[in-house]
Amino acid sequence: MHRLFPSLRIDVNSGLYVKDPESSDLGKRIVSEGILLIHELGFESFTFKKLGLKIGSNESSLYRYFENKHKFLLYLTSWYWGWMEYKLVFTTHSLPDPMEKLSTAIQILTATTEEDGAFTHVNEVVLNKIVINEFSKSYLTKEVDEENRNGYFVIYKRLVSRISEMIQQVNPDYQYPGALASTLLEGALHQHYLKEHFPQLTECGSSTSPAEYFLDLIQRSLS
Amino acid sequence: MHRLFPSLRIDVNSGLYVKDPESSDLGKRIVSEGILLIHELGFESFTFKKLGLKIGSNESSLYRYFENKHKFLLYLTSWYWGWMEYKLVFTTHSLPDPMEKLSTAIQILTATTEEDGAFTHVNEVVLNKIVINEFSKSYLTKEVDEENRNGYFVIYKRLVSRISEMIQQVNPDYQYPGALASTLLEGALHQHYLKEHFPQLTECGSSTSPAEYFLDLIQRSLS
DNA sequence: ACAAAATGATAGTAATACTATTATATTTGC
DNA sequence: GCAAATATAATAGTATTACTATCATTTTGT
Repeated sequence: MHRLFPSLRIDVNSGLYVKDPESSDLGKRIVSEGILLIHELGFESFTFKKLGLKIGSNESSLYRYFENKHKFLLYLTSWYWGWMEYKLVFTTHSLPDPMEKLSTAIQILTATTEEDGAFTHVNEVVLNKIVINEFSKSYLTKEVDEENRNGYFVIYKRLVSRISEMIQQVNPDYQYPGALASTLLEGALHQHYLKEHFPQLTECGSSTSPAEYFLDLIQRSLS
Repeated sequence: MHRLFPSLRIDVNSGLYVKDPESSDLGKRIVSEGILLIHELGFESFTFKKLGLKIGSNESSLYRYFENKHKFLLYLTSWYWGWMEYKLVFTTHSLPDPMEKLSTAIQILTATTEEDGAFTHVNEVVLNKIVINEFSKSYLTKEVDEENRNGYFVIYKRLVSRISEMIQQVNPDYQYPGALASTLLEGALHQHYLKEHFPQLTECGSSTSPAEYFLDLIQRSLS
Protein backbone atom coordinates (compact mmCIF):
# COMPACT_ATOMS: atom_id res chain seq x y z
CA MET A 1 0.00 0.00 0.00
CA HIS A 2 2.84 2.37 0.75
CA ARG A 3 3.98 2.73 -2.85
CA LEU A 4 0.78 4.41 -3.92
CA PHE A 5 1.12 7.58 -1.88
CA PRO A 6 4.73 7.92 -0.82
CA SER A 7 4.21 11.43 0.53
CA LEU A 8 1.01 10.76 2.39
CA ARG A 9 0.75 12.42 5.74
CA ILE A 10 -1.81 11.76 8.45
CA ASP A 11 -3.20 15.00 9.69
CA VAL A 12 -3.33 14.79 13.46
CA ASN A 13 -4.82 17.74 15.37
CA SER A 14 -1.98 20.19 15.98
CA GLY A 15 -3.09 20.81 19.56
CA LEU A 16 -1.77 17.36 20.39
CA TYR A 17 1.87 18.32 19.97
CA VAL A 18 4.00 21.32 20.84
CA LYS A 19 6.30 20.80 17.90
CA ASP A 20 5.37 18.54 14.99
CA PRO A 21 7.26 15.27 15.49
CA GLU A 22 7.22 14.66 11.73
CA SER A 23 9.38 17.74 11.29
CA SER A 24 12.63 16.30 12.62
CA ASP A 25 14.65 13.18 13.16
CA LEU A 26 14.33 13.45 16.92
CA GLY A 27 10.56 13.81 16.60
CA LYS A 28 10.33 10.68 14.48
CA ARG A 29 12.49 8.78 16.91
CA ILE A 30 10.29 9.86 19.80
CA VAL A 31 7.29 8.47 17.95
CA SER A 32 8.85 5.26 16.70
CA GLU A 33 10.67 4.35 19.91
CA GLY A 34 7.84 5.67 22.04
CA ILE A 35 5.49 3.17 20.42
CA LEU A 36 7.86 0.34 21.26
CA LEU A 37 8.40 1.51 24.84
CA ILE A 38 4.71 1.95 25.63
CA HIS A 39 4.14 -1.52 24.29
CA GLU A 40 6.97 -2.88 26.39
CA LEU A 41 6.16 -1.15 29.70
CA GLY A 42 2.46 -0.40 29.43
CA PHE A 43 1.22 3.17 29.49
CA GLU A 44 1.21 3.51 33.29
CA SER A 45 4.92 2.71 33.64
CA PHE A 46 5.96 4.60 30.55
CA THR A 47 7.70 7.93 31.23
CA PHE A 48 9.46 10.53 29.10
CA LYS A 49 12.56 10.04 31.18
CA LYS A 50 12.72 6.36 30.23
CA LEU A 51 12.05 7.18 26.60
CA GLY A 52 14.79 9.80 26.64
CA LEU A 53 17.18 7.21 27.99
CA LYS A 54 16.14 4.70 25.33
CA ILE A 55 16.69 7.08 22.44
CA GLY A 56 19.79 8.69 23.94
CA SER A 57 18.09 12.02 24.26
CA ASN A 58 17.28 14.38 27.07
CA GLU A 59 13.99 14.28 28.93
CA SER A 60 13.60 18.04 28.48
CA SER A 61 13.90 17.67 24.72
CA LEU A 62 10.89 15.37 24.61
CA TYR A 63 8.79 18.00 26.36
CA ARG A 64 9.48 20.28 23.42
CA TYR A 65 7.49 17.87 21.25
CA PHE A 66 4.74 16.72 23.60
CA GLU A 67 3.29 18.41 26.66
CA ASN A 68 2.88 15.14 28.52
CA LYS A 69 2.44 11.45 28.00
CA HIS A 70 -1.33 11.70 27.83
CA LYS A 71 -1.12 13.97 24.80
CA PHE A 72 1.49 11.67 23.35
CA LEU A 73 -0.99 8.79 23.63
CA LEU A 74 -3.71 10.94 22.04
CA TYR A 75 -1.30 11.72 19.23
CA LEU A 76 -0.43 8.07 18.62
CA THR A 77 -4.02 6.83 18.74
CA SER A 78 -5.23 9.68 16.51
CA TRP A 79 -2.52 8.80 14.07
CA TYR A 80 -3.63 5.18 14.18
CA TRP A 81 -7.27 6.01 13.49
CA GLY A 82 -6.22 8.37 10.71
CA TRP A 83 -4.26 5.56 9.17
CA MET A 84 -7.22 3.20 9.49
CA GLU A 85 -9.49 5.78 7.92
CA TYR A 86 -7.11 6.11 5.02
CA LYS A 87 -7.03 2.36 4.47
CA LEU A 88 -10.80 2.19 4.79
CA VAL A 89 -11.59 4.99 2.35
CA PHE A 90 -9.02 3.85 -0.14
CA THR A 91 -10.16 0.24 -0.15
CA THR A 92 -13.91 0.75 -0.13
CA HIS A 93 -14.16 3.82 -2.33
CA SER A 94 -14.76 2.04 -5.60
CA LEU A 95 -17.05 -0.69 -4.30
CA PRO A 96 -20.56 -0.16 -5.68
CA ASP A 97 -22.48 -2.65 -3.53
CA PRO A 98 -23.28 -1.28 -0.06
CA MET A 99 -23.06 -4.65 1.66
CA GLU A 100 -19.76 -5.45 0.03
CA LYS A 101 -18.52 -2.04 1.05
CA LEU A 102 -19.55 -2.55 4.65
CA SER A 103 -18.14 -6.07 4.78
CA THR A 104 -14.82 -4.82 3.50
CA ALA A 105 -14.85 -2.05 6.07
CA ILE A 106 -15.52 -4.50 8.88
CA GLN A 107 -12.67 -6.67 7.73
CA ILE A 108 -10.27 -3.76 7.71
CA LEU A 109 -11.33 -2.49 11.12
CA THR A 110 -11.36 -5.81 12.91
CA ALA A 111 -8.36 -7.52 11.32
CA THR A 112 -5.13 -7.99 13.20
CA THR A 113 -2.68 -5.52 11.74
CA GLU A 114 -0.06 -7.00 9.46
CA GLU A 115 3.16 -5.42 8.32
CA ASP A 116 2.50 -2.34 6.26
CA GLY A 117 5.51 -0.08 6.20
CA ALA A 118 3.81 2.87 4.52
CA PHE A 119 5.26 5.07 7.22
CA THR A 120 8.75 3.89 7.86
CA HIS A 121 9.11 5.35 11.32
CA VAL A 122 5.83 3.90 12.60
CA ASN A 123 5.53 0.24 13.44
CA GLU A 124 1.84 -0.22 12.72
CA VAL A 125 1.75 -3.75 14.11
CA VAL A 126 2.93 -2.63 17.53
CA LEU A 127 0.82 0.52 17.34
CA ASN A 128 -2.23 -1.67 16.81
CA LYS A 129 -1.39 -3.51 20.01
CA ILE A 130 -1.05 -0.23 21.87
CA VAL A 131 -4.44 0.86 20.62
CA ILE A 132 -5.98 -2.40 21.85
CA ASN A 133 -4.43 -1.96 25.29
CA GLU A 134 -4.40 1.78 25.81
CA PHE A 135 -6.93 3.57 23.60
CA SER A 136 -9.70 3.55 26.24
CA LYS A 137 -7.40 5.33 28.66
CA SER A 138 -7.09 8.22 26.23
CA TYR A 139 -10.74 9.21 26.61
CA LEU A 140 -11.81 7.76 29.98
CA THR A 141 -10.61 10.88 31.76
CA LYS A 142 -12.08 13.86 33.56
CA GLU A 143 -10.83 16.14 30.77
CA VAL A 144 -12.63 14.31 27.95
CA ASP A 145 -15.24 16.98 27.23
CA GLU A 146 -12.74 19.78 26.97
CA GLU A 147 -10.42 17.68 24.84
CA ASN A 148 -13.32 16.70 22.65
CA ARG A 149 -14.14 20.40 22.19
CA ASN A 150 -10.50 20.93 21.23
CA GLY A 151 -10.94 18.45 18.41
CA TYR A 152 -8.65 15.74 19.75
CA PHE A 153 -11.07 12.98 18.80
CA VAL A 154 -12.28 14.19 15.39
CA ILE A 155 -10.62 11.44 13.40
CA TYR A 156 -12.12 8.69 15.52
CA LYS A 157 -15.54 10.30 15.41
CA ARG A 158 -15.35 10.69 11.65
CA LEU A 159 -14.49 7.04 11.34
CA VAL A 160 -17.52 6.00 13.39
CA SER A 161 -19.65 8.28 11.19
CA ARG A 162 -18.33 6.64 8.06
CA ILE A 163 -19.29 3.18 9.31
CA SER A 164 -22.62 4.51 10.45
CA GLU A 165 -23.30 5.83 6.96
CA MET A 166 -22.29 2.53 5.39
CA ILE A 167 -24.74 0.76 7.69
CA GLN A 168 -27.50 3.15 6.64
CA GLN A 169 -26.71 2.44 2.98
CA VAL A 170 -27.23 -1.25 3.60
CA ASN A 171 -30.43 -0.87 5.59
CA PRO A 172 -31.98 2.61 5.79
CA ASP A 173 -34.61 1.31 8.21
CA TYR A 174 -32.18 0.14 10.84
CA GLN A 175 -32.65 2.33 13.89
CA TYR A 176 -29.23 2.22 15.52
CA PRO A 177 -26.51 2.77 12.90
CA GLY A 178 -24.38 4.95 15.17
CA ALA A 179 -24.66 2.64 18.15
CA LEU A 180 -23.79 -0.35 15.98
CA ALA A 181 -20.84 1.42 14.38
CA SER A 182 -19.43 2.48 17.74
CA THR A 183 -20.00 -1.02 19.13
CA LEU A 184 -18.08 -2.44 16.19
CA LEU A 185 -15.03 -0.21 16.59
CA GLU A 186 -14.79 -0.51 20.31
CA GLY A 187 -15.90 -4.15 20.41
CA ALA A 188 -13.24 -5.14 17.91
CA LEU A 189 -10.50 -3.86 20.19
CA HIS A 190 -12.18 -5.59 23.10
CA GLN A 191 -12.41 -8.97 21.36
CA HIS A 192 -8.73 -8.77 20.45
CA TYR A 193 -7.95 -8.08 24.08
CA LEU A 194 -10.12 -10.94 25.29
CA LYS A 195 -8.59 -13.50 22.96
CA GLU A 196 -5.21 -12.58 24.39
CA HIS A 197 -6.06 -12.39 28.10
CA PHE A 198 -9.51 -13.89 28.69
CA PRO A 199 -9.89 -16.55 26.00
CA GLN A 200 -12.62 -18.35 27.96
CA LEU A 201 -14.89 -15.33 27.45
CA THR A 202 -15.03 -15.40 23.67
CA GLU A 203 -15.05 -17.74 20.68
CA CYS A 204 -12.59 -15.40 18.97
CA GLY A 205 -9.19 -17.03 18.96
CA SER A 206 -6.97 -19.06 16.71
CA SER A 207 -9.72 -20.63 14.61
CA THR A 208 -12.30 -17.82 14.68
CA SER A 209 -11.44 -14.19 14.14
CA PRO A 210 -13.16 -11.07 15.48
CA ALA A 211 -13.78 -10.23 11.81
CA GLU A 212 -15.93 -13.35 11.35
CA TYR A 213 -17.90 -12.66 14.51
CA PHE A 214 -18.62 -9.03 13.63
CA LEU A 215 -19.39 -9.81 9.98
CA ASP A 216 -21.96 -12.32 11.16
CA LEU A 217 -23.31 -9.97 13.83
CA ILE A 218 -23.81 -7.08 11.46
CA GLN A 219 -25.26 -9.18 8.67
CA ARG A 220 -27.85 -10.57 11.07
CA SER A 221 -28.59 -7.12 12.42
CA LEU A 222 -29.23 -5.58 9.03
CA SER A 223 -31.17 -8.32 7.30
CA MET B 1 -34.73 -5.49 46.96
CA HIS B 2 -32.76 -5.02 50.15
CA ARG B 3 -35.50 -6.28 52.45
CA LEU B 4 -35.29 -9.76 51.07
CA PHE B 5 -31.76 -10.60 52.18
CA PRO B 6 -30.75 -8.16 54.88
CA SER B 7 -27.58 -10.04 55.70
CA LEU B 8 -26.44 -10.62 52.15
CA ARG B 9 -22.76 -10.19 51.58
CA ILE B 10 -20.99 -9.98 48.25
CA ASP B 11 -18.01 -12.26 48.27
CA VAL B 12 -15.12 -10.37 46.74
CA ASN B 13 -11.81 -12.23 46.31
CA SER B 14 -9.89 -11.81 49.56
CA GLY B 15 -6.64 -11.13 47.73
CA LEU B 16 -8.05 -7.73 46.82
CA TYR B 17 -7.84 -6.39 50.35
CA VAL B 18 -5.38 -6.59 53.22
CA LYS B 19 -8.07 -6.31 55.85
CA ASP B 20 -11.74 -6.84 55.04
CA PRO B 21 -13.31 -3.38 54.80
CA GLU B 22 -16.70 -4.83 55.79
CA SER B 23 -15.21 -5.75 59.17
CA SER B 24 -15.04 -2.24 60.62
CA ASP B 25 -16.52 1.22 60.53
CA LEU B 26 -13.36 2.69 59.09
CA GLY B 27 -13.35 0.06 56.36
CA LYS B 28 -16.91 0.88 55.38
CA ARG B 29 -16.14 4.57 55.35
CA ILE B 30 -13.15 3.96 53.10
CA VAL B 31 -15.42 2.17 50.66
CA SER B 32 -18.37 4.55 50.79
CA GLU B 33 -16.37 7.77 50.69
CA GLY B 34 -13.83 6.27 48.31
CA ILE B 35 -16.59 5.67 45.77
CA LEU B 36 -17.65 9.31 46.01
CA LEU B 37 -14.09 10.61 45.77
CA ILE B 38 -13.15 8.50 42.74
CA HIS B 39 -16.29 9.73 41.06
CA GLU B 40 -15.45 13.30 41.95
CA LEU B 41 -11.77 13.33 40.98
CA GLY B 42 -11.47 10.52 38.46
CA PHE B 43 -9.27 7.53 39.18
CA GLU B 44 -6.03 9.16 38.02
CA SER B 45 -6.27 12.05 40.47
CA PHE B 46 -7.63 9.96 43.31
CA THR B 47 -5.11 9.20 46.08
CA PHE B 48 -5.28 7.58 49.49
CA LYS B 49 -3.94 10.77 51.00
CA LYS B 50 -6.91 12.74 49.69
CA LEU B 51 -9.32 10.04 50.82
CA GLY B 52 -7.76 10.04 54.27
CA LEU B 53 -8.26 13.77 54.46
CA LYS B 54 -11.88 13.45 53.36
CA ILE B 55 -12.77 10.85 55.96
CA GLY B 56 -10.65 12.40 58.69
CA SER B 57 -8.37 9.42 58.83
CA ASN B 58 -4.69 8.85 58.36
CA GLU B 59 -3.23 7.83 55.02
CA SER B 60 -1.33 4.99 56.66
CA SER B 61 -4.56 3.55 58.04
CA LEU B 62 -5.98 3.16 54.55
CA TYR B 63 -3.00 1.09 53.54
CA ARG B 64 -4.01 -1.42 56.19
CA TYR B 65 -7.16 -2.10 54.19
CA PHE B 66 -5.93 -1.88 50.60
CA GLU B 67 -2.45 -2.32 49.21
CA ASN B 68 -2.91 0.44 46.65
CA LYS B 69 -5.54 2.26 44.68
CA HIS B 70 -5.47 -0.23 41.83
CA LYS B 71 -6.56 -3.04 44.16
CA PHE B 72 -9.12 -0.71 45.64
CA LEU B 73 -10.58 -0.23 42.17
CA LEU B 74 -10.54 -3.98 41.59
CA TYR B 75 -12.35 -4.42 44.89
CA LEU B 76 -15.04 -1.87 44.02
CA THR B 77 -15.64 -3.17 40.51
CA SER B 78 -15.70 -6.80 41.69
CA TRP B 79 -18.23 -5.80 44.29
CA TYR B 80 -20.29 -4.10 41.60
CA TRP B 81 -20.29 -7.14 39.32
CA GLY B 82 -21.13 -9.37 42.27
CA TRP B 83 -24.07 -7.15 43.04
CA MET B 84 -25.19 -7.23 39.40
CA GLU B 85 -24.89 -11.01 39.37
CA TYR B 86 -27.05 -11.22 42.46
CA LYS B 87 -29.72 -9.01 40.89
CA LEU B 88 -29.51 -11.01 37.68
CA VAL B 89 -29.80 -14.46 39.24
CA PHE B 90 -32.51 -13.41 41.65
CA THR B 91 -34.65 -11.76 38.97
CA THR B 92 -34.28 -14.32 36.19
CA HIS B 93 -34.25 -17.49 38.26
CA SER B 94 -37.93 -18.29 38.04
CA LEU B 95 -38.46 -17.28 34.43
CA PRO B 96 -39.20 -20.38 32.34
CA ASP B 97 -38.97 -18.90 28.84
CA PRO B 98 -35.33 -18.57 27.65
CA MET B 99 -35.97 -15.45 25.60
CA GLU B 100 -37.78 -13.74 28.43
CA LYS B 101 -34.95 -14.70 30.73
CA LEU B 102 -32.35 -13.25 28.39
CA SER B 103 -34.36 -10.09 27.78
CA THR B 104 -34.69 -9.52 31.49
CA ALA B 105 -30.97 -10.09 31.92
CA ILE B 106 -30.17 -7.56 29.20
CA GLN B 107 -32.40 -5.01 30.84
CA ILE B 108 -30.72 -5.46 34.20
CA LEU B 109 -27.22 -5.27 32.77
CA THR B 110 -27.75 -2.29 30.51
CA ALA B 111 -30.09 -0.17 32.64
CA THR B 112 -28.90 2.96 34.37
CA THR B 113 -28.64 2.12 38.04
CA GLU B 114 -31.39 3.55 40.21
CA GLU B 115 -31.38 3.89 43.97
CA ASP B 116 -31.17 0.53 45.68
CA GLY B 117 -29.92 0.87 49.18
CA ALA B 118 -29.49 -2.84 49.82
CA PHE B 119 -26.04 -2.09 51.14
CA THR B 120 -26.25 1.05 53.15
CA HIS B 121 -22.61 2.01 52.91
CA VAL B 122 -22.42 1.60 49.14
CA ASN B 123 -23.96 4.17 46.84
CA GLU B 124 -24.75 1.92 43.89
CA VAL B 125 -25.74 4.78 41.62
CA VAL B 126 -22.35 6.44 41.92
CA LEU B 127 -20.59 3.07 41.82
CA ASN B 128 -22.29 2.37 38.48
CA LYS B 129 -20.83 5.63 37.15
CA ILE B 130 -17.40 4.64 38.36
CA VAL B 131 -17.69 1.31 36.61
CA ILE B 132 -18.63 3.07 33.36
CA ASN B 133 -15.63 5.39 33.63
CA GLU B 134 -12.98 3.26 35.26
CA PHE B 135 -13.65 -0.47 34.87
CA SER B 136 -11.53 -0.81 31.73
CA LYS B 137 -8.54 0.59 33.58
CA SER B 138 -8.77 -2.25 36.09
CA TYR B 139 -7.82 -4.88 33.49
CA LEU B 140 -5.97 -2.95 30.78
CA THR B 141 -2.69 -3.38 32.63
CA LYS B 142 0.55 -5.28 32.29
CA GLU B 143 -0.37 -7.35 35.36
CA VAL B 144 -3.68 -8.61 33.99
CA ASP B 145 -2.62 -12.23 33.44
CA GLU B 146 -1.21 -12.64 36.91
CA GLU B 147 -4.20 -10.96 38.49
CA ASN B 148 -6.50 -13.14 36.44
CA ARG B 149 -4.64 -16.21 37.73
CA ASN B 150 -5.15 -14.85 41.26
CA GLY B 151 -8.88 -14.89 40.67
CA TYR B 152 -9.44 -11.14 40.74
CA PHE B 153 -11.83 -11.29 37.79
CA VAL B 154 -13.84 -14.43 38.59
CA ILE B 155 -17.10 -12.64 39.29
CA TYR B 156 -17.02 -10.75 36.02
CA LYS B 157 -16.11 -13.87 34.10
CA ARG B 158 -18.90 -15.84 35.74
CA LEU B 159 -21.33 -13.12 34.76
CA VAL B 160 -20.26 -13.29 31.12
CA SER B 161 -20.65 -17.08 31.29
CA ARG B 162 -24.16 -16.76 32.63
CA ILE B 163 -25.19 -14.50 29.76
CA SER B 164 -23.45 -16.78 27.32
CA GLU B 165 -25.48 -19.73 28.63
CA MET B 166 -28.71 -17.78 28.38
CA ILE B 167 -27.88 -16.99 24.78
CA GLN B 168 -27.29 -20.68 24.09
CA GLN B 169 -30.65 -21.53 25.65
CA VAL B 170 -32.34 -19.18 23.22
CA ASN B 171 -30.49 -20.35 20.16
CA PRO B 172 -28.23 -23.42 20.53
CA ASP B 173 -27.04 -23.00 16.94
CA TYR B 174 -25.64 -19.53 17.41
CA GLN B 175 -21.89 -19.72 17.02
CA TYR B 176 -20.69 -16.82 19.14
CA PRO B 177 -22.49 -16.83 22.50
CA GLY B 178 -19.39 -15.85 24.49
CA ALA B 179 -18.37 -13.09 22.11
CA LEU B 180 -21.90 -11.70 22.11
CA ALA B 181 -22.17 -11.86 25.90
CA SER B 182 -18.86 -10.07 26.37
CA THR B 183 -19.82 -7.51 23.72
CA LEU B 184 -23.04 -6.86 25.60
CA LEU B 185 -21.44 -6.28 28.99
CA GLU B 186 -18.64 -4.14 27.73
CA GLY B 187 -20.71 -2.44 25.05
CA ALA B 188 -23.35 -1.42 27.58
CA LEU B 189 -20.78 0.50 29.59
CA HIS B 190 -19.46 2.02 26.40
CA GLN B 191 -22.87 3.20 25.19
CA HIS B 192 -23.52 4.81 28.55
CA TYR B 193 -20.21 6.59 28.25
CA LEU B 194 -20.91 7.75 24.70
CA LYS B 195 -24.33 9.15 25.48
CA GLU B 196 -22.68 11.26 28.16
CA HIS B 197 -19.59 12.43 26.28
CA PHE B 198 -19.95 11.63 22.57
CA PRO B 199 -23.70 11.81 21.92
CA GLN B 200 -23.19 12.25 18.19
CA LEU B 201 -21.74 8.73 18.00
CA THR B 202 -24.82 6.85 19.16
CA GLU B 203 -28.61 6.91 19.07
CA CYS B 204 -28.61 6.03 22.75
CA GLY B 205 -29.64 9.11 24.70
CA SER B 206 -32.68 10.65 26.30
CA SER B 207 -35.25 8.99 24.06
CA THR B 208 -33.51 5.70 23.31
CA SER B 209 -31.77 3.61 25.96
CA PRO B 210 -28.83 1.25 25.64
CA ALA B 211 -31.27 -1.42 26.82
CA GLU B 212 -33.47 -0.95 23.73
CA TYR B 213 -30.51 -1.04 21.40
CA PHE B 214 -29.05 -4.21 22.88
CA LEU B 215 -32.40 -5.95 23.15
CA ASP B 216 -32.93 -5.31 19.47
CA LEU B 217 -29.38 -6.31 18.59
CA ILE B 218 -29.56 -9.60 20.41
CA GLN B 219 -33.03 -10.47 19.21
CA ARG B 220 -31.90 -9.95 15.63
CA SER B 221 -28.75 -11.94 16.22
CA LEU B 222 -30.54 -14.95 17.63
CA SER B 223 -33.55 -15.17 15.34
C1' DA C 1 31.04 32.87 9.15
C1' DC C 2 27.32 34.10 11.84
C1' DA C 3 22.76 34.12 13.82
C1' DA C 4 19.08 31.44 14.91
C1' DA C 5 17.17 27.33 16.13
C1' DA C 6 17.42 22.83 18.18
C1' DT C 7 19.11 19.96 21.54
C1' DG C 8 21.50 18.69 25.89
C1' DA C 9 22.82 19.11 30.76
C1' DT C 10 21.78 20.28 35.15
C1' DA C 11 19.02 21.66 38.83
C1' DG C 12 14.94 22.25 41.19
C1' DT C 13 9.83 21.61 42.82
C1' DA C 14 5.57 19.71 44.36
C1' DA C 15 3.18 15.62 44.39
C1' DT C 16 2.76 10.54 44.40
C1' DA C 17 3.00 6.13 46.27
C1' DC C 18 4.34 4.18 49.31
C1' DT C 19 7.20 2.02 54.11
C1' DA C 20 8.65 2.29 58.80
C1' DT C 21 8.36 3.59 63.41
C1' DT C 22 6.36 5.14 67.38
C1' DA C 23 2.47 6.91 69.95
C1' DT C 24 -2.23 6.87 71.33
C1' DA C 25 -6.78 5.23 71.43
C1' DT C 26 -10.18 1.49 71.65
C1' DT C 27 -11.78 -3.02 72.23
C1' DT C 28 -11.78 -7.59 74.35
C1' DG C 29 -11.07 -11.25 77.29
C1' DC C 30 -10.63 -12.64 81.89
C1' DG D 1 -12.15 -3.21 86.08
C1' DC D 2 -7.80 -3.85 84.16
C1' DA D 3 -4.17 -5.65 81.26
C1' DA D 4 -3.28 -7.17 76.83
C1' DA D 5 -4.19 -7.07 72.30
C1' DT D 6 -5.67 -4.66 68.45
C1' DA D 7 -6.72 -0.64 65.72
C1' DT D 8 -5.77 3.78 64.44
C1' DA D 9 -3.04 8.14 64.24
C1' DA D 10 1.04 10.90 63.74
C1' DT D 11 5.27 11.71 61.93
C1' DA D 12 9.05 11.02 59.10
C1' DG D 13 11.38 9.33 55.30
C1' DT D 14 12.36 7.40 50.31
C1' DA D 15 12.42 6.89 45.43
C1' DT D 16 9.98 8.22 41.56
C1' DT D 17 7.06 11.13 38.69
C1' DA D 18 5.95 14.95 36.07
C1' DC D 19 7.15 18.47 35.16
C1' DT D 20 9.69 23.85 34.72
C1' DA D 21 13.60 26.82 34.33
C1' DT D 22 18.05 28.11 33.05
C1' DC D 23 22.10 27.93 30.64
C1' DA D 24 25.45 25.57 27.62
C1' DT D 25 26.42 23.44 23.36
C1' DT D 26 25.59 21.77 18.83
C1' DT D 27 23.43 22.03 14.36
C1' DT D 28 21.42 24.56 10.54
C1' DG D 29 20.43 27.80 7.11
C1' DT D 30 22.01 31.82 4.46
